[in-house]
Amino acid sequence: MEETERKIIIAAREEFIRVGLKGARMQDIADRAGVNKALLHYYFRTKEKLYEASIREIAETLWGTIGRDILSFGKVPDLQSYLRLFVTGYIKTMSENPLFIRLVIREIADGGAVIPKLVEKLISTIGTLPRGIIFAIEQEISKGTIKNLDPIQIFLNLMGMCLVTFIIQPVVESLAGQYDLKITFDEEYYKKRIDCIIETIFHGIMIKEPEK
Amino acid sequence: MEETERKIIIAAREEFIRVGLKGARMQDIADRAGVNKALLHYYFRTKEKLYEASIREIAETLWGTIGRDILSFGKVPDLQSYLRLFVTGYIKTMSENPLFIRLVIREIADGGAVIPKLVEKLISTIGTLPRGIIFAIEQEISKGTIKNLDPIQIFLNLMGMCLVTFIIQPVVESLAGQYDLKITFDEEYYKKRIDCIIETIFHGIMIKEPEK
DNA sequence: ATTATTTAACTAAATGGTTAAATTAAACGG
DNA sequence: CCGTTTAATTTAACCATTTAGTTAAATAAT
Repeated sequence: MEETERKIIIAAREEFIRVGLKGARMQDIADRAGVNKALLHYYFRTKEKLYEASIREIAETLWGTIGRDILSFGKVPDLQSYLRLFVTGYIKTMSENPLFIRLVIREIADGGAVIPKLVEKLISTIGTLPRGIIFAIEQEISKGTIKNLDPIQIFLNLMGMCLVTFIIQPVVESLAGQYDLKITFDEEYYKKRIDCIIETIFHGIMIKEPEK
Repeated sequence: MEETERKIIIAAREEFIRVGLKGARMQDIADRAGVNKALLHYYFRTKEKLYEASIREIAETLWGTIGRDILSFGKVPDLQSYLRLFVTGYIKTMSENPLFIRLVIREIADGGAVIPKLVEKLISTIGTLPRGIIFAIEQEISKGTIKNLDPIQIFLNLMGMCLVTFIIQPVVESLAGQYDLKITFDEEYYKKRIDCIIETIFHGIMIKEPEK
């Protein structure tokens, strides 16, 4: 049945996120799906096939949100709103699906055999966005409004500041007790984070003329 | 013998980096060390103990370089050199040990059970550095030379831009063929990267007064 | 009657860990 | 320098467990 297949994929997704491909047990996935183990093999012949299916699932959810946000914007905006759009979409999606990051970075750590699949999906949803951003940067450079920095480097900086928000989270949480760090990862925090990233990208931390 | 133990740890380190804790096979580690499997258990009772030992190994190498660079600097410099020191040390160490990042991020993905050990080692080598940076930032803020941003956020941005340099590398390499990206990860690239990070952190990408 | 699902037992392979005896190398005392 | 003791290392067989995947028959749902 269509619904059963879906239940399995969801359960698989959760398990794969939790413990990775190698760590996941078919039996556990079956249990979680409330279904028999034999059925897993009936629908998806092997563990790897099931994994790929759940990766596609994840990619869709993950890029879907950000993709919709961006497409709904319509015409190409100026660089500043462009970047804000990207950062907001990114942070929003990730914070709404706090576990996805695990799977993604685990994949990267494993050499990224599945990465092309993720990227392929990414291209097909937000496709032109990175190119668009880079193009917009190039234009601003030639207009002389921003510095002559490598657009790819700027894009890296942007990605990095977004990514680290979530990568560092497990570390921070695992250390929160010992070293007196008081960070709560709530909506307000993410809003502040978005603003700080945008501000840093455009103007850095220095004050040009002492304000007032 | 001392030397054999060392051979084992090196082999273990390589295997764990390559395929992670769960992925590694004791037999493979033994083979790689040119030693019998029984000997692995003779020196390090279990796989987990061997893993921990090799993690300590890694932490030492990883933080050692950056630690030395910073300690050799002596007295607390101004914020700008402070940050340059940090970024340079970080990028240099990571680029010299391009595989370490895999293990670190895999650990993070797994929930970071070993992270505290890594951090503990980190604290004992570069210990006061993050605190020092944050303190320096606070001072500059109260002096009015930099904006009133959360020092932790600034530190995150810094970390993020450094981290992403290496995290994204496997992805870029796995895509280099398909999408016409021409990036070579050589010394020159890393130098450029360091400058770009520092520049971004302090001044962002905007030009204040149109240059000339 | 056909399709979906369960049951439960089974296979085959992989793997961490153990063990006891044999072998080699190192240390040491005379 | 030799013989003895001690420690390091190998060999290879073995155990117990886990786990992906299979299978065939029974049962429920459509």
